[in-house]
Order: sequence, then structure tokens, then C-alpha cells
Amino acid sequence: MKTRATTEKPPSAGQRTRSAILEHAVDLASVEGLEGLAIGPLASALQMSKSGLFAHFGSKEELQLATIEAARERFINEVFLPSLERKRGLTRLTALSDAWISYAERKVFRGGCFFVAASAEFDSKPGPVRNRIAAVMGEWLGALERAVTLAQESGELDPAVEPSQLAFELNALFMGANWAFQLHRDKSAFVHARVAIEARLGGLELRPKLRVMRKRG
Amino acid sequence: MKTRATTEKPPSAGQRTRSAILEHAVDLASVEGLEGLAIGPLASALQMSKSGLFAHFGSKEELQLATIEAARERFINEVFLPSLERKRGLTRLTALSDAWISYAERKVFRGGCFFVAASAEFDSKPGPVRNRIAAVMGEWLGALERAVTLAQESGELDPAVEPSQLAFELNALFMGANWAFQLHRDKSAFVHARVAIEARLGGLELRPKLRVMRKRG
DNA sequence: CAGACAAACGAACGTTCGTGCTATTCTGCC
DNA sequence: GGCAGAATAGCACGAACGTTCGTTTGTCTG
Repeated sequence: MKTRATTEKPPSAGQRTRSAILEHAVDLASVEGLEGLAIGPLASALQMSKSGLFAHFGSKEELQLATIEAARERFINEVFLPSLERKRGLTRLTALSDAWISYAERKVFRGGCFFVAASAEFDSKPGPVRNRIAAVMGEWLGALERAVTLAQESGELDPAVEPSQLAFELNALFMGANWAFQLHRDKSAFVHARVAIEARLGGLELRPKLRVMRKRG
Repeated sequence: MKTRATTEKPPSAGQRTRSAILEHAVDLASVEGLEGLAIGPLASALQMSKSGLFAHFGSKEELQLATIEAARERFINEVFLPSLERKRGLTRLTALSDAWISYAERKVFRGGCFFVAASAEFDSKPGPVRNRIAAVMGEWLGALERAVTLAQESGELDPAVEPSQLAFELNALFMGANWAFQLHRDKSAFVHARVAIEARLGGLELRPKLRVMRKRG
């Protein structure tokens, strides 16, 4: 999960409109789906011509792929990077969980989590779009898993639990909260998710007194 | 969650083809989505004319609603009814969980759980279709919750846990397994889900020796 | 056998979509 | 300030979609 290239040039006019397009596209797609993301309405929303917008991407599939990248960037900025600032261990793992729930609650994407929607839409449609979505979600699960491992290595979390197992469970709770909230408009889903996460992590927490120091990998 | 009317007449030719259409539609929709469920290709798959098929429903929205009903029926038959045959309590709750995981693993719908896909697709699109999907999912969550309550009343499950909380958690694990399997084609998702479910329910189980009898509500 | 009715068909309509081609406007640089 | 090239617009095409219509086929009934 790496960020953009470090070379920072003043963006050209074309790149600025491209970004503006994608900012809209990402929200539109989270509502209408990546397939339902139509070029005409998207252009209208930005007061552009269809062809003018289209020229930025060359094909709908390229637009979809670019939209995924934009969504990934927003996700990283809203969920991942802030948590990276917390110190390794249980603190960071908790921060990641809190950040995800908050991200769903704040509706960072207008139609709920972009990637949950995109996954469900494309999981049975082979092709580059599906592959990219799967790769990004793989990154995320990997990051979660790594946070678990770090918490174990720092001696704050029971090392007996399989990192991939705990990452799966946490992610499932995230998605369950997003699902319930989006479908039933019921904010108590977030309460349920937070309760479950806290109970699960609390049950695995090693208190300082009993903590066993383990050497770093 | 009640089944069809009990009056059983020999189905007319029209009703038979209607059922055949919906059996295909349900699988097609689980792959292409309810919006992507196009009438032309559906008709071709059944070697019918578009218009002949269309006449059964009158509008695309009616087709979508009928498809939801057909999916609901299949879900009930594959997951809910078999579990209802098990005796109330932890047995039935476990049966429901096992049945759901097996339902996802067996790909009862060609594109994974129909309702997970439909929820994600329509959760931001107000209208009768969304409403029906939400209602069916409400039924399901209610059934899960009731199974939890019954397990508590039979003294097999810790009565301290909120039924809606546990139902939420179980459902999240179901969806997480379906999601991971559909997106990454990774069967270990089911292992993770089963492990998590067993651990959670095991932790709440009241062993016979300590079991406290509680009167029925 | 004649009539009635459900079921399915084939062709067409209007709309929307993605895409390509050509012209025009804007922008950054010497 | 003017010019090259990037950026955007205008217009049109073909395909796919949901939907409508008039007609044909098949099957019971009187």
C-alpha cells in the first residue's frame, strides 16, 4: 500500500479537470455502481461535454480503472494514513478499526464504502476492473493483517491467534456495519460493530503485567 | 418468514414458464446484478422471444421484484427450512450458521449470495426494489435474532448477550465469508468464518452442569 | 367443428449508452 | 504577443436496452 510518486509538479489544466472528474466519479460510482457510472450524466454534473470528458480516458473501462485509483487514494487518506501515525501495536490496530467505522459512518463515499459496492458488483465479472478491485482489497486485508502481527510482536496481543483469521473477522465486522447502515439506514449497526470489535480485541489483549516480550521478526 | 399460500393447484402452462424464467433470472441476476439483468439475453437463454417473456411481467421492475421473490424462496428452502427441523436452542442456531456457510460454499446462486449482491447494488437506489430487498433481509436478521433468543431461553446460551448484537455479528461473518470467497476465490474464507462462529458461540455456550433453567417468554 | 382465450412471437419504436471524427477554444512558453 | 499543442466542444454513428403493437399458435369448451 504505497502512495503516489514523490515528484510534485504543478498540475496542468488537464490534470486538474481530470481530478475533478474523478472526485465526482468516485461518489457517483459508489451510488450507481461502476457499470452504472454513465459518461453523459457525469459530464453534465461537471458542466462538460461528453466528448470532452471522454477524451481524458479513452474508454469506459479506463474511466472505471481511474475511478478505482481515485477511490483508493481517498480511502488511504481517510483510513490508512491517519492510523499509520499511531504507534505500532494494539494502538494502531484499534485506530485502524475506529477509522474504518468512522469512514463508513461519515459516508466518505456518498453511497457507502466504494470498495464493498465495487466488490459485490464485479466479483463475478472477470477482467481488469475486477482484478484491480481484488488487488486493492488484498492490499487492505494485508495491511490489517500486518497491523495484527505488529500488535503481537509488540507483546500487546495474544500471539496464538492467526493474523489472517483476526483480519478476516475485523473486516467482516466492518463490512457488516456498512451493509446494515446502507440498507437499513440504522446507525445502531455501528454500535454493534464497535461493541464486537472491542470485545474481540479486548479478549486478545495482553495486559502489561502478564506481557511477554517477543523479539522482532 | 412465511411460505407460499397453501392452496396447491396444477400450475398452468404460463405459470410453469414463469417459474422457469425466474429460476434462470435469479442466477443471472446474482452474476450480472438486478439492473444488469437484461430481458433479451434472458429470453435467449430460455429460447424465448423478448416479448413473450416480457408479457409475463409487464415491466422490468416487476421482473426484478418477481426475481427477488424467487430468490427468497430458494434461500428459505436451502438455508432456513432445513434448520427449522433442528430442535430449538443452540442446535438450531448452529444449524443456521452452518447452513448459511454451506449455502455460500455450494454456490446456491451462481454469482454468490443473491441478497448480498442485491443489497449492495440497491442500497442507495430508493424505490420498491430496494424496499423489498431490505424487507427480506430484515426477515432474515429477525430469524437469526429469534434463534439466538430461543437458545437463550433454552438455557444453552449466555442470556447476557443482546440477541440483535449476536445476530449482527453472525451475519457479518456470513457476509465476510461470501465476500472473500467471491472476490478472491479463496475457500479459506469459509474456514475463517467457521472458526470465528464456533469460537463466538462456544464462548457463549452454557454447559449442562451450570445451565440455569429459564421460563419461556 | 367453431369459437374463445391464454401464450408466445416478430418487428419496430424511442431512448440511452459508449465511441469516433472534426472543429474550436484555451493555455503555457519563447 | 503569437504560436504549438493540449484541452474541450459539437455532432453523429451503431448497438443495446425496455417497451409497445398486431398477429399467430396452441389448447380447451360448448
